[in-house]
Amino acid sequence: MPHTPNSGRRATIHDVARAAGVAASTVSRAFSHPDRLSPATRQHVVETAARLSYRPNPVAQALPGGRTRTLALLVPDITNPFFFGLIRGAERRAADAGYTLVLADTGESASMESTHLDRLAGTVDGFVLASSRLEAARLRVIVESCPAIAVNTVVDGAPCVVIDHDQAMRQAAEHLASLGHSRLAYLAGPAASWSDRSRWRALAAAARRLGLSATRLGPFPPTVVGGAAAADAALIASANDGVTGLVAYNDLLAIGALRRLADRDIRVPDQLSVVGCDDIFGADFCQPPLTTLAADIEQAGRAAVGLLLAEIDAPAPADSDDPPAPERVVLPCSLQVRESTGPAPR
Amino acid sequence: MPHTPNSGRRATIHDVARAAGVAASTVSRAFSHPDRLSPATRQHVVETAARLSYRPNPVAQALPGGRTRTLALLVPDITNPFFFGLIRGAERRAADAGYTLVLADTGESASMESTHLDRLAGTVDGFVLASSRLEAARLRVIVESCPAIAVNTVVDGAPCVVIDHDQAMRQAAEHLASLGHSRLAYLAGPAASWSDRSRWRALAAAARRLGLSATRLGPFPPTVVGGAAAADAALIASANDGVTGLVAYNDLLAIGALRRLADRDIRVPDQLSVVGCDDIFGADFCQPPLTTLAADIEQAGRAAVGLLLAEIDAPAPADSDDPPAPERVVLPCSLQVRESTGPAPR
DNA sequence: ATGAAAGCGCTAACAG
DNA sequence: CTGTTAGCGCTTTCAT
Repeated sequence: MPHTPNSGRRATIHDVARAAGVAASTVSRAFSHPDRLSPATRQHVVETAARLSYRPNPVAQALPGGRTRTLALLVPDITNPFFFGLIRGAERRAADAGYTLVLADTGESASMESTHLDRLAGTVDGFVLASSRLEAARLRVIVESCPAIAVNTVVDGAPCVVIDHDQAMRQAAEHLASLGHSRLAYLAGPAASWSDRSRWRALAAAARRLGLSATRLGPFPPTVVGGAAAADAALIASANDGVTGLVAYNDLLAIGALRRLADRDIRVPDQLSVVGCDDIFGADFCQPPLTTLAADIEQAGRAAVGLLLAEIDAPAPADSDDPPAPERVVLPCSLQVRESTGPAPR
Repeated sequence: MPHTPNSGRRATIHDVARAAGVAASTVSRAFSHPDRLSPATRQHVVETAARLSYRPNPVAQALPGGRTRTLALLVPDITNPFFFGLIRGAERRAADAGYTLVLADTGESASMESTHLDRLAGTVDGFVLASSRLEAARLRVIVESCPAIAVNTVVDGAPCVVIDHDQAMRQAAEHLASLGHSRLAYLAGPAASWSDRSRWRALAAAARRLGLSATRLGPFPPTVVGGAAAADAALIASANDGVTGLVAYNDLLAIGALRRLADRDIRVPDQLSVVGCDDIFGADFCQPPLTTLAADIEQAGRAAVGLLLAEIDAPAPADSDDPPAPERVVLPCSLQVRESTGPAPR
């Protein structure tokens, strides 16, 4: 006994069609192409649908067109407050466009990132890869084979959104230089991270221009506990090489270092100045409040989803005839001065 | 020209079937019911599939069975660090079971929560509703009409996971009483929140048993900025009624209050003691470090998804004949003593 | 402007 | 064991 209506299940397009005395395709059009229907029938269908509280089945809609209206956001560590804003911005932008956002935590590992990519490939229309731990070559392949936008990673020839580390690190270096610091150390984060390489390069360049020395310590896990080891390493560098200014890969590391320094009775900023990166939740109320590099990361999330939607809707660039310059969104980032930096000790 | 193979598109089950010289259903079985196939053909099919790098299309798989293997997690505020652990736990548990997790931010609003619920209803197999802002009646209807598990909200007759506020608040009250505090104030959070009502009720009861007074201030937005107003209200209560001990709805509020009190040169804990709730990121390094009520929220996320999966796989309780006692997971919660509490001023 | 019919890719009886 | 045959709910030509 097929087609038993009203049997508790959700109304389908056929139930509506029967109730309204029209064809299923007409019901379909009433929703997806309202203009191709006479106002009369359209209204009739819509009313009938409402009466049966009909809701199109998204899965069935996705099958013919191959579009699920779902996007995936991959982050290395959901627990890092840095990603909150990113997640929220991406989610909002996606929701505004009628898309659903799937969130995946890759646990700072390239292999877990690959696994998620594979698992979700058939389910989502595109990816936002935040701070990817994938190597550049692999990333390029992915970005070429499916709609994907990288955040905080530059991918040649593909749109992406990045934070302007050069600008930011220059500000940090100038700030420290103006306070009389001449020997800097960078507390490095994950080697696989583009941000880490980019920040270090930018800091080193800025330091050189200002005639400061800069050495690289680490890498350390980009977490609060990683900060303890980083602080100890910094203390050695301070004793041996006269380092007085620290710039950390991120705020988690900086906050962890601050705590370790306090535990070891090192006064910040009197003996050592420290600059963080990201301006995460907590950076303004740790002890002392952290001087850090701040960007509007929520906007990064919005921008990434925006680029992704554009790529999805764009007619795939069949010919290399008209290579539309891949958009690269560069977000400004600036120094937020608080109390973890001060005049260099003499 | 239908069925053109190898034309760039992903291989389908039919491509594999043709290449392997078997029926499509055999290919299907090779993956979903390997035991119903002769080892020989199974291996042959699997190899052919691998050669064509065939991957079953999850959308197509979902259509016949109506199962998408996707779950949704709704939270009032992604930005609240309290939810990090919840999100991560839920995501992990879901991934372990081969499910995908969709995250939605409801912006602390019941209507946005409803909207998301509607939008996702056809797409996911079930919901985890964290700290729902929906009213009890509406929540009950939802929980009855589709697989859904509430976290931090009790729903009569349905499984849910909650934190043991009674135990926690008793510990907080005893701690404060032992330090000589006799007048307490509760800094309330959102009125629509079950947690808020539950925490206040538990605190009031515990205070009564110990012979302390407890008054309720607020409600305040459960955010750091909300904490400023809360602190001011507390100051009035302190001056007028001799309140010396504060218990906040959550750590965000408590941290905000701490900052406001510092700005107004009120010494914590010398003049006022404050207890938070949740033990979020930052509670251990704010100034002074916050005494707070801590639960393993990541486990709450895992438990919620676990219950949800059980409900999804369970044969719907058609008859009320055998009403399986709905499981209620109650997570222990205990006081984490730090430096924001101390002896009552005399 | 509307209806009929052919799938989208996969699963699940039902035969053999 | 394996092939055949229907769909799952919706979209989309192609006719009319």
